Amino acid sequence: MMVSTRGRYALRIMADLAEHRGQDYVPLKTLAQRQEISEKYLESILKTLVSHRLLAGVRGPGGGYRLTREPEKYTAGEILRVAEGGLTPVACLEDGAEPCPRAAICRTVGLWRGLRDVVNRYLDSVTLADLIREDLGGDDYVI
Amino acid sequence: MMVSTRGRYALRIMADLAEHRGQDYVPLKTLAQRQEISEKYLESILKTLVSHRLLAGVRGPGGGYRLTREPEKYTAGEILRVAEGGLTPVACLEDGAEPCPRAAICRTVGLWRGLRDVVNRYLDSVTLADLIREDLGGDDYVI
DNA sequence: AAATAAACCTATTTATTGAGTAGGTTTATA
DNA sequence: TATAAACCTACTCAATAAATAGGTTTATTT
Repeated sequence: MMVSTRGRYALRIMADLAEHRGQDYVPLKTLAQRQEISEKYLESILKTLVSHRLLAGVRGPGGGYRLTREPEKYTAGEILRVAEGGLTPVACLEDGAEPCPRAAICRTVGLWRGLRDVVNRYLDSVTLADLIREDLGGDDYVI
Repeated sequence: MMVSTRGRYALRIMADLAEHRGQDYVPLKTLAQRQEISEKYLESILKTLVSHRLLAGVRGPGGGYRLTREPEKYTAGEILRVAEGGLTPVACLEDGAEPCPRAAICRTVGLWRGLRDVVNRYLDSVTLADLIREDLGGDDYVI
């Protein structure tokens, strides 16, 4: 499995905030309850989202979290890259990775680049607005 | 990161065997040396590939491993699914997964289905023959 | 000013899975 | 009969994911 709870929770929270817009700042407690995620764990995820400016956090009574842009302006790819710390399929493609000694003879690195590109292209084609509209899928998307 | 060493090693071994075809059975020892992988660990991976008939293994002197088909007849997707035990991005899409209680209200499951399909479609579009030809990439595939 | 509600911060623990080892058994060839 | 190989079961170690704990700061309300 390749997407961890950090990424999945982050996406759910962002979608939740997109759905409940207008009610300005939503406190951690409310988000944790609505999404059934432990407050403390969620807190550490939200911290990352705030530090990357995907969310704004405000302290004190009446405070909480809020989107910093319109839902159409976020892509799933951006949110996941922030929450997961990257989306590369293999270590040798992470940026800042020390060059692989087998790079010259490696028959598979091209495949990994292709996979990385396909994944990012797809995830960047879906916005937060699409998610809460929830008409994704096409093809074999049944239910 | 989402592809483990089992998948990566499996793919490298399959590509190795495709490149060294004709010299029929190649022993574990040789493969491990050529690919710089521990014999014991590789053994456990090859066992999986044999049990799924991607490779044929023959014991005794002169034995070893061999492809069971022409390289064009394997896709990277098939090899990775066997080696990794699946390629689904999230647990709730694995087959045999117990139904998620949030499924009805989940805003993200559609995205995961889409991602799963995109990944499998891409990986199934690349054959072992493509890998050893190594003209993958296109786009931003520079070295 | 005091009480309170909230985010923010650092560190630690626990659980899970990935990665790798160890040692023996069976099969086939020379 | 010796040997080269795959096959098999079980175990250990390491890394990372997941979660927890407890405190500090900031802003609002009374």
